[in-house]
Amino acid sequence: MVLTSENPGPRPESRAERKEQTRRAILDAALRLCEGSSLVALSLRQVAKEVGIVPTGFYRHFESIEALGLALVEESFVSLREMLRDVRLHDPAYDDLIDSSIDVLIAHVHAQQAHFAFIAREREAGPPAVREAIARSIELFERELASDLQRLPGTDAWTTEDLRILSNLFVTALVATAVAVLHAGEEPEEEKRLVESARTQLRMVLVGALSWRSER
Amino acid sequence: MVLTSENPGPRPESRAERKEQTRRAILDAALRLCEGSSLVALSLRQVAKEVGIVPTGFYRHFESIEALGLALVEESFVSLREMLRDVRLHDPAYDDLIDSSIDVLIAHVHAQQAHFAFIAREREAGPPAVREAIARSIELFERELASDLQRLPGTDAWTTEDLRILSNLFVTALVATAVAVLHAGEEPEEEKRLVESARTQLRMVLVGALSWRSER
DNA sequence: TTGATGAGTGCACATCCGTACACTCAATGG
DNA sequence: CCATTGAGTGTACGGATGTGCACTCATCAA
Repeated sequence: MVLTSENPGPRPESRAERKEQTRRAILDAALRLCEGSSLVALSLRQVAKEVGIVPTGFYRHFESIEALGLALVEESFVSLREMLRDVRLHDPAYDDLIDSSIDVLIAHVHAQQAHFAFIAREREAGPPAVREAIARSIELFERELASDLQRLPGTDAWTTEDLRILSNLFVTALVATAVAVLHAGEEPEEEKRLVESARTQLRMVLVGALSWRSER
Repeated sequence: MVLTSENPGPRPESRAERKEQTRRAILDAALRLCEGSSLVALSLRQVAKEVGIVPTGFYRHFESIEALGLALVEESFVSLREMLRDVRLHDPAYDDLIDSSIDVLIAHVHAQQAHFAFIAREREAGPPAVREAIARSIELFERELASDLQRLPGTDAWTTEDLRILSNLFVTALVATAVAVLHAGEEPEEEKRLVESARTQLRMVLVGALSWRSER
């Protein structure tokens, strides 16, 4: 069997690929280990042990737990951005906009449990740099949602500030729902109740925003 | 100078009073030390050093950091209950109900910064028992608010469930505002923006809830 | 083929952690 | 007045933590 750069033999991974695998393993291990507590209570040695490398090996990938946290924030918001994209796949003029948005949210919460729980925790409890990164990303997320809302019929005359206020309320309510669904865990009937509640809340907000706005 | 039980002399504190003072010092120290991180990253030794007692002395007052956390939850919600009482001092029929509620909230956030920050952090990041205690207390708080809302004109025909959904949204929005105000710190113009935003949001919700409800 | 690179190792160290145990000695109540 | 109580002390321990340093040896570019 000839070993060339195209056919590297029984160990197909390049050096860089192997490093990337370890990096992934570290990220996954950290996400798993800090469930139920927080990044600030996570030690480098725990992570290393979970991954199966020696403590000092950690430094080949991150310079600190805080830096690891920033990478996890990045990653989490990539998945959130995918969620927004899924929401946009629907025609925004339809009446079921709220229903479909919540469905997409719930699906993503289930698919990305760990990421949602991570940002919900660390936005308040994480290391300062992590908290700031999350705050920045959420603000960005709200701005994106605001520009989506702008395309809804009935919001043409709204100011940018009004749209920000509305999308802030939406995000707040949706985050609260996501967290509640996470806490509900594997209790389908409780989750159903939460989803129904979120539906009602968003409808109230939407109706209120439109009529309140038209009164001015 | 005669020393009697009514006149204990130059050291007026009884044994129990001195113990209570130390207990308070421990609670205050813990609240101060876990600002910017979390209970789960707080060590018994740090607390003891801050208070000025030896580590093992801690056990005379709490059996663990988690037990200390439960006491802090208790304390925090006492101050929240006082806030609700202040809100109720206003005539609920007035149009400025939302304004006055937000004013009361902001005043309490400033007066009880540490308590607000504590529950905002630990409800997601704290030890399991602490998280559960906070969840229970918030639920109770929502129920109280719901029964207050019931006395508002226009909500007579609402079901209990509807009231719970509405008060849940109110609490969610108010907590988000409180947290944002805390993060704004000493920036009056930013805080003013946040308060104005909260006002708008609550009005939208109230208007929406009333009109959405009457449509059914 | 060979020399450089760098992911992961192994050991050492000082520091922090929770907690067990025996103690002191002022306040307390009978 | 005197025996009891209990808040706070002091020492000591085994284990976890972050990190410095010298190392190996597979991979990779030249």
